[in-house]
Amino acid sequence: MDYSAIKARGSDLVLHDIQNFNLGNTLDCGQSFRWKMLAENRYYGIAHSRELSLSLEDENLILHDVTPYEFEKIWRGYFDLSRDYGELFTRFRGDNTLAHALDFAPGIRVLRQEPFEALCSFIISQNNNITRIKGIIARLCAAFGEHLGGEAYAFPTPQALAAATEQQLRDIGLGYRTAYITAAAQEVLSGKLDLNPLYIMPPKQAGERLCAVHGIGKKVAACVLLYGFARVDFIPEDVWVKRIMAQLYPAGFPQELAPWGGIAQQTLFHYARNCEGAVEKT
DNA sequence: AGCCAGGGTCTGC
DNA sequence: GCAGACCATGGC
Repeated sequence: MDYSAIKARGSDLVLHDIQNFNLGNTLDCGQSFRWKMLAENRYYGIAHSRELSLSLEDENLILHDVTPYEFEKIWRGYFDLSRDYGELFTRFRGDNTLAHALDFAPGIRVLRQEPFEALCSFIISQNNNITRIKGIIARLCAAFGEHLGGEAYAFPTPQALAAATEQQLRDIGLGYRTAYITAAAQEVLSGKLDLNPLYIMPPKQAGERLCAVHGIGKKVAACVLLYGFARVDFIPEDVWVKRIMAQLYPAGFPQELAPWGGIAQQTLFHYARNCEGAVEKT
């Protein structure tokens, strides 16, 4: 386990001596689009229809206004806290490139997001940039998500998105992805696309099932399986990961790390995008 | 101003 | 199977 003890402190929960968890790198590395930095090492976001603000003080991770029940029910899983990242990062460091990447961007965990949110988010992500993706998703939630109080909205349900008109979705800025979102929401709502089996379906079959959805190709399918279903052996190959593979792994990605390729990819993606000279943009 | 963005579809070879 | 046009939009 990566943390020694969970204690209540007033209405907060404190995870003492948390290791291998860099809040900023994890919440702002292109895997989730719903988190905002309030200050250094202090973030606010929404997942599973719950608001959460959390902060890192010294070696302690503090979840504000969270009950132990909610922690066990939602956040332990969401932040993948039951996985031993210490052991995993040690394993990664056996690879020279990953050792450099981890030095540059330590503590990136792969979040376990809700399947339908991941499905929609990464349809929206295609041929798009992260800043604009965040804006579109924020507007989508405000327009169609459950109101949680204040300016907080849950990610919309399949019902809500399937019922949205084309013009409403276009006004949000979805552009040509409008039809893709509508189709995906309708498929999930009708049961034509059953998400639950994707947790356990064989890899090839799971990828093919998602690729059968209009607007989903191999890259988006891998993102949905990795971020929405914790299928950490999937490596989404966008332009950055293609550069990484071509330039840093000409002989192929290490076979022994393949079972955690999706987690390794997240560190490498952040490294390639943010470390000057890590990869060439040609 | 023009290129690019965590791509996919469709058409034509 | 692969190449290229095309897709909406706005960040930078």
